[in-house]
Amino acid sequence: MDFFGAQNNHNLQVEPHNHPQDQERKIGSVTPTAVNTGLNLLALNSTVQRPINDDKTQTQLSELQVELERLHDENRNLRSMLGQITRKHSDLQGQLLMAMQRRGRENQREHQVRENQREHQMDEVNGMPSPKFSSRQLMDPRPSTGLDVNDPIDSDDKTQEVSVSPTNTMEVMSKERENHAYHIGGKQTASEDGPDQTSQSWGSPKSPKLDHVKSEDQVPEVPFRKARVSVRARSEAPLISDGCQWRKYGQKMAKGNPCPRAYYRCTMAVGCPVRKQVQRCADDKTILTTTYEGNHNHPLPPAATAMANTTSAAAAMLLSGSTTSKEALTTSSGLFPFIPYASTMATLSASAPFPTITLDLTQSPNPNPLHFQRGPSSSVPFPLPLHGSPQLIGHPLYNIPPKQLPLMPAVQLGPRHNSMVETVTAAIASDPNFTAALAAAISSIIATPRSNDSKNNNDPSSGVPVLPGSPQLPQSCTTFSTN
DNA sequence: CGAGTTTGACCGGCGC
DNA sequence: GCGCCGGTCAAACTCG
Repeated sequence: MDFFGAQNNHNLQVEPHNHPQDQERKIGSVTPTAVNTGLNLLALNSTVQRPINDDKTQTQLSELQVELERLHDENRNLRSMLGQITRKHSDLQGQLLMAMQRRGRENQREHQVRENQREHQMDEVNGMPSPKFSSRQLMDPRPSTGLDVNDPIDSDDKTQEVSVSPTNTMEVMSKERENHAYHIGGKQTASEDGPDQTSQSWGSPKSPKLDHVKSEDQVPEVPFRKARVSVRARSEAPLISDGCQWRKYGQKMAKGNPCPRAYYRCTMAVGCPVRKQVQRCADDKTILTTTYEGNHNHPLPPAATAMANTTSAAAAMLLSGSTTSKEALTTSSGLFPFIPYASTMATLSASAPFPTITLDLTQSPNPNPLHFQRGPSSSVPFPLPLHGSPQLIGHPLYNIPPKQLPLMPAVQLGPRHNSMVETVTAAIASDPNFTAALAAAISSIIATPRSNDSKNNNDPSSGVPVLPGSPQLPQSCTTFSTN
């Protein structure tokens, strides 16, 4: 904008005819006819003092040359500014393009899935949509309680939020993704309700409100219902500190675990879709597992920002990876040798209904608090690039013993979706935003020991909202275990 | 008295 | 179709 303003000023200096200097400039440097006119005027006024006129002409020429040089300099400056602006514009365009391409891939894949489902339904004798289908359609990324799903403006609001929110790139991406997920709400089978729901919450699938959302937006969905990011850590406290306010809305005894699983929802804002599950490990009750899902639709306190970013980024990466499949996989493989490996043990689990990233903080053989432990089940190590581990840059993961890696992520492969997990892993590994957020989150966790307040885990530092959440992100779930 | 927690009921998905 | 399971709801209860 400033550039154009300057350009306009420039033009005003050159072209206007009112100002005497402008006229002279035009005469001397732009239009020969004008020069003649000037000379004629001088000649008419005094035919005797030609030398003086020559001197004046010389002076004028000198002035014009000076002015011309000045204009050249100005022109250079303006060109320089234009170049900078162009570069910035190109960068932004590139980022936008990448985001759109990613989105397009998601849409493509979702569309394929939907088409397949459609075909499958066509094969079925009864043309009526199954109850599953209906219920799935009802799944709304947004919370079942606060927001009016039927409000057509809602999606627009989200879009606006994406474009307006002055948050970091990751947040923007998250919002875009969430928004995207919201639009792709239409699903046809139970196996596919993922994206829309993921974007917003563990909202009750029962909610009938969501129905027409699907009908309106018949967009293919992502194979994944939800994306979860998990962290395990040792903690005597019932909850970990994540900077958010939570309200317990349920507790259940999970099968295979004597410890009850508690369900919390974020109460920092009405209608915030973020939920979390808290459960102690059956084997080691000192290990607390906290699972987050969804993205906050409200500003977050500093203490909660890292976690929210991690959740959003993880969800985004999971969904992104899930949609890029082979492409991402191969790409990631190629990237592995160049990724700076950080010090975290992350586990991607595909066996669960939802893709889950588990960060195991329960063991830290390495002094580095960011050291994560390898997952319990069969796992394949993958590089998780954390910017905070420069010492590992250039070290192929496979050449470094886990103990020597401050950050040793691993992929826990489930019985199925192996390729998906690999894809997700690749996407995560190659996404600096996620790693940055992850590092920040881990640091945050480590730095903010939590009290045992069972009523809520409000963080003392949670008073100042600083960061808008990413309501648009496809749901993500982060599981935390605190020490 | 309001906010948060507890807890049994309810619902839908899913496997058999 | 049935039962199990995970997740949510909501009335009752607790606490400050």
